[in-house]
Amino acid sequence: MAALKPDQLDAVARFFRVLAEPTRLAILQELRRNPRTVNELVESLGAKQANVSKQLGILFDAGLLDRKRSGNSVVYSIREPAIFELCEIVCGKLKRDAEKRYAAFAGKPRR
Amino acid sequence: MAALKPDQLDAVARFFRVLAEPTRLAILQELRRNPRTVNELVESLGAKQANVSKQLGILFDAGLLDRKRSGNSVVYSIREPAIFELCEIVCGKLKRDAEKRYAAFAGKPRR
DNA sequence: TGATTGTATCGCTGATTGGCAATATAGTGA
DNA sequence: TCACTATATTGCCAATCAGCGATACAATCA
Repeated sequence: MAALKPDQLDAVARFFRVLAEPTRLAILQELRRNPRTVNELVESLGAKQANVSKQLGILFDAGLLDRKRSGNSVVYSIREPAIFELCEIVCGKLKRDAEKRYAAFAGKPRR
Repeated sequence: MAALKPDQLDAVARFFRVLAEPTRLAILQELRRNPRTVNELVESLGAKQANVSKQLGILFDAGLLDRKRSGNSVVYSIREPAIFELCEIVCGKLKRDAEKRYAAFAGKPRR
């Protein structure tokens, strides 16, 4: 891949920042199972409505979610399933690191 | 993939945050081409030494870089090439989004 | 030893932002 | 119209953090 210019690096960084927040990741994870209304997310996450709404807005603005009104409610759903590839890669790395630390500490029970 | 628990979401978010910074991305991009000393990075990035050193520390602590002394200098190199997969995925999405916005604005020259 | 170069750390500041309570807006039904 | 529910927005506070100058630490050489 060609070298990214400063503006592009900014855009990539801004995108990663969207994913750099536990509440937003929890929302994505929940929506991965099923589309949800704001209230359903508020309940299942145990977070405040204002905050869930704010974080949903950030995820939506980043182009990660779809949104549609359903009567009185608003239903959010995943627009970009590719983001979960990102999470898989990161989880894989974190897991490997954890195993490595454990092996070094406990004397390599190794896998 | 199984649902991640709050602690795991925290860890993933913390990892993404490391990538959510243009200077750090620039460093990774530079190191992808070749291992570099701190001073070489300072020159090629046009950033202050203190800041480059700080950001290198953050990348190193995240397990993304290797570090070795070479005489008076310290040479950093990529430890986890997998991170570039992440960047590719993000770049791909940003590019698609940009194309979509352009098509909608200019009347679908399409692709 | 002291001088020089390369790197890391410290203290600070300004900017960003997650979370909150309060309030505004939107849709539904009476 | 009014009451009710669902969602979004606003103003605020505390925490985080990139970037900076100054300085400490480390390695080399004279």
